[in-house]
Amino acid sequence: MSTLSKSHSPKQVARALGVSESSLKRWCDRGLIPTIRTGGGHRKVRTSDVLAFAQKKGMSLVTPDLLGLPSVSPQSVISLERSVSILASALLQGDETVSRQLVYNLLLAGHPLCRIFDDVIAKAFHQIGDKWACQEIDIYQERRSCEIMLGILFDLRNSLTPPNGTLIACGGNGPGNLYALQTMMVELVLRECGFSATSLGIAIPFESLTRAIHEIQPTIFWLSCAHIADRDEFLNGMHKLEKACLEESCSLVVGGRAIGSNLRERFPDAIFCQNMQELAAFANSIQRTAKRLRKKTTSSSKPSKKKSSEI
Amino acid sequence: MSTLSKSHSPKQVARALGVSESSLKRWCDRGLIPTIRTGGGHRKVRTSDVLAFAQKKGMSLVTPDLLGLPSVSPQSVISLERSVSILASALLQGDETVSRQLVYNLLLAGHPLCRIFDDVIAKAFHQIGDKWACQEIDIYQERRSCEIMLGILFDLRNSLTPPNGTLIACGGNGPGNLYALQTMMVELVLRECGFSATSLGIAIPFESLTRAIHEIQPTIFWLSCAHIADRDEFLNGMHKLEKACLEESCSLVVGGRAIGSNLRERFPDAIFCQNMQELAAFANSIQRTAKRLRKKTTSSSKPSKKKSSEI
DNA sequence: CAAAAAATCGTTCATTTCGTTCTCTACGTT
DNA sequence: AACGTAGAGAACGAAATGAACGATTTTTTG
Repeated sequence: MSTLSKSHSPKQVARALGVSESSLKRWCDRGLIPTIRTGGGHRKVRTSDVLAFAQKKGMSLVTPDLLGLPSVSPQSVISLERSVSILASALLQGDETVSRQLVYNLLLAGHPLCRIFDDVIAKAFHQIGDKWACQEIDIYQERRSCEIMLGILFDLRNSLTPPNGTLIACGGNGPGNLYALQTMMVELVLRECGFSATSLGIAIPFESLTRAIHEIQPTIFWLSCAHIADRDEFLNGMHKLEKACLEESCSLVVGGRAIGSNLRERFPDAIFCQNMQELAAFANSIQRTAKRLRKKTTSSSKPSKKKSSEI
Repeated sequence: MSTLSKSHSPKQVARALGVSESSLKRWCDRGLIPTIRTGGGHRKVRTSDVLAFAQKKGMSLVTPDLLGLPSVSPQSVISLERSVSILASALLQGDETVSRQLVYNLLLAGHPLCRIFDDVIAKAFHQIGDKWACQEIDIYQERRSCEIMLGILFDLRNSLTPPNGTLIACGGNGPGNLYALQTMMVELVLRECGFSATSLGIAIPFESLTRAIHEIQPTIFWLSCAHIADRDEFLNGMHKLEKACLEESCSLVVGGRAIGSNLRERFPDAIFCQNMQELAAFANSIQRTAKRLRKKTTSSSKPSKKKSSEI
């Protein structure tokens, strides 16, 4: 099964967190950890909720393998800065285990995804890219690093709370952009912000992206651009995207290294993000706006058709 | 109404909810889930009632094969065949849940990975490719399908037994091959066969692949080729790979649609596989050979390093 | 249509979990 | 120092869970 969205008994979770079963049950009952009840009343706790709780409270998972999570060496609480080169070398050596543990440790240490992405993963890949440029490493090492990280990100996606929000987001890489990591990271950040985000993938022509906007009608549409192959094609495509987003009342978010200030001025209706933190900030403000609107509509308009309580 | 009025056996529902059959039957008998009885006393539960129950309890459907998927009988060739178009349409609609559960159901039904890949996933993507060629669907739908399937495959990789074998395999896509699915499927099949398999990724130049062979020194090296952009470059690169593999006593396995019989004749030392089943067969025979040699080394002292002839 | 195979029934049983109660410790207030 | 409160952990009977089993029903097969 998808090991990370599985639910566990209080005993397992308690042992994983290194606390008594009584305490864990109290926390569940007080609403600190979202809890599901079986038909007979037994508690079930999902892995993602345990992770979120541990993250919020600053607790460490003593025995994460009980939850199917990668086991963590206890002394490995490393700062964001020091993690960068460790991650880079682990990736270059093809060490998936160490890489995964490092990322999970950072998550459990309470860092939000956008910080992990900006300050660790992106920087690690910059290091890798630099070494590649200096011919210090081989291309296959760089590719393998992407492959490993992609696996970790897919894993992370499962351990996040599954999207249940009403706000939809989608997006992807434009033509010529082959790095799946970027658009995947955007998806994860938006999911963390409560969006039902779906990455459409890599190397998608602008015409297809435009149609996707019309068909999916998202609240946010993102385009990640690490590299612009054909400048004219890009400008043309961006105009189409901007137009489609306006028609669908959708926010167009553009990010990536390839975006300079001269480009920004040409697209006044687009939101440009230099990193994942900016993206998260924007997404959160959209969420707040939506929340506010929902509150107004529910209070002013007629009460929703509530199901009468049945016995 | 067709899908919602369908009724299911307790076994199906129990798996869908991720609980034991005993518990589910108890809940039915206690009236927590409306239940219909057949003339002989067997329980039948409607999909809508299960969904209502799950929603009330906040449970997520672990296996929503309640959504109109064929029931999983232990051996049913029909299931494999019928799964193809169901999977294809689920992927095109961007329905990750249904796609994932379909694949997992096939796995739970006892089908080996190579059959699932050959007879369902590959065929589904052929259908998608055909529709793309006929302009029936959009490019982003095809890309999104790949993205969804990639997530499922990464998930699958985590739920497989982690590689502990001593035999190492690695490989990837050659230059110009951007579809990550192929090399990922190869990795999974080889892992199922007991190899410590690692995919190096996509679009790797032949020079880098050659160096990877020398540095990693795998027992099996694979190259997947769905498409050959530059024929001369390909022939040249293949010769280098063949040479490197000979030097490292490594088996070179080549697969993909782009390989014709004329190409095969030019590389007598390479193994060509048309599908995952052939790959699995080859990998298993290598495993048997290694096992035999290990036995000999433990009993006698020095066996020949040459491949021993089979039975 | 009848035999064979597969799935389900109802039951039992060992194990786990529930809810409650009790004790103990830490902490702030009077 | 005395007191009350709050949280953590342990203990316990009652209840729920999951797995096993032979008997019966449903489906498949010849």
